[in-house]
Amino acid sequence: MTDTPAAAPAGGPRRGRARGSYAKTEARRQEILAAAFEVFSTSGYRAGSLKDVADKVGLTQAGLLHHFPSKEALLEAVLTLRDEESMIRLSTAEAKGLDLLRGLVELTCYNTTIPGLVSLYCVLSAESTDPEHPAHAYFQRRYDWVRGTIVEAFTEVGRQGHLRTGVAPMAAARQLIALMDGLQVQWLLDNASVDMPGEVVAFLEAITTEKFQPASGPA
Amino acid sequence: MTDTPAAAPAGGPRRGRARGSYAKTEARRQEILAAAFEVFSTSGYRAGSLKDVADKVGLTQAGLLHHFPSKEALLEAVLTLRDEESMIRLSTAEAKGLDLLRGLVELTCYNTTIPGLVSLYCVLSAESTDPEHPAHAYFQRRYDWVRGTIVEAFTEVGRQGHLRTGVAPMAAARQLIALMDGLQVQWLLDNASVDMPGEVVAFLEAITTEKFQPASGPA
DNA sequence: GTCTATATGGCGATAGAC
DNA sequence: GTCTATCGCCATATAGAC
Repeated sequence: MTDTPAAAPAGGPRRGRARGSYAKTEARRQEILAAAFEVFSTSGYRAGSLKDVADKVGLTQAGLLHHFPSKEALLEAVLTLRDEESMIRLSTAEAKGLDLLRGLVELTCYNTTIPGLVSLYCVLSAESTDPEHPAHAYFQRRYDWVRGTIVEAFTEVGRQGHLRTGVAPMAAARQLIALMDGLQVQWLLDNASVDMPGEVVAFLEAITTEKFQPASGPA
Repeated sequence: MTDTPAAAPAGGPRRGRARGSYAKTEARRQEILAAAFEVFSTSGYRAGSLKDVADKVGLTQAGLLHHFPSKEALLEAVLTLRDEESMIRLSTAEAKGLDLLRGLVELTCYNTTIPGLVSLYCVLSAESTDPEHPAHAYFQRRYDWVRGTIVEAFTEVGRQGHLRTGVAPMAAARQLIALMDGLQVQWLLDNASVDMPGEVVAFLEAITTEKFQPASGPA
């Protein structure tokens, strides 16, 4: 880790001596992360193997371990990467209250296009329920953060009088998260027959006094 | 399978020559099923090993395979057994409509006392999302059956005018199942801070006009 | 940076003794 | 009914050549 560049030259070659080897290594890392993501998504962490990942990028298993010191380190890198991407999607948008909830509906729509990512989190979050699992702490932290964010949103919605009477922000947050998680399992088992965004919208409209139809309807 | 008795002499020895070996074998099978249940619960099917199971009952791995021909057969036996037990708990009670929904609240309370079983279904349902998983068809069938049962209940509740306006039985069923599934993950990650029955009750009271407090409140 | 080779160990399953 | 022994395979990780 000591002398690897923090990021690839994303905006284009840095002009001058581009030190091609660095860029190539970083590109390789990205390839590996993408492959690992796919493998962990469909098989989970424990059942997914380094060889599966290596094969996908045309490396041997030993060659792969040159880029990541261990399987566990690879998992951590995958989780960190997807987290950064999703934080950019959701939280950096600085959405609050109703806007954040609408953002969640959009996120659900988006999830519909990436079964791999949905699968990754379904399988890993269930697997990591075991305190011995390498991602256990990660998921505890993640759920805390997500719940906190959504509790804030519901609290704000309540302050503006858009929450139906008797609905507690904390309970609403837990239920919304559970609903989204649970829908994913049903959806992964049978994509065609489950309208995830539709169900989330229905739930939100049941506990608030607002409308949540996504911009482009289910047409 | 050809000459194994269908069931153990549950009510007591059958009087006369009890053919002790049969009873002993059947008892062994039950022990094995209980152990397999524990192992699959915490590690999932793919990561849980026959040796783990064998160790728990003081057998070698080979000895275990005398009772079940393969790992897959063992999984199937575990699932079938738990299914029979849960059908007895829920459906044999002939509950309909509101009673069935109240039964689900009770079931959630009960689940709170058996993290092992909850873990089994969380991990396996996520794992089995992969079409190649040996339990894939099982879970598709299971969700179909559960959903059908709950849709019926909500339909009946609607007929009696206890469903809030705008709530569709099908959507309500999907959401309720998703909620229950999703809550389990949060609960398994941090038992203490999640009141599963409370959240289920809150949801049911949000979409119906009935009260659902379980008999013995959360006092 | 990637390879081959290897160490080390777990897996599910089978054969056959007792 | 349970064991030991073994097969064949796959796993993660390391050593060292190129």
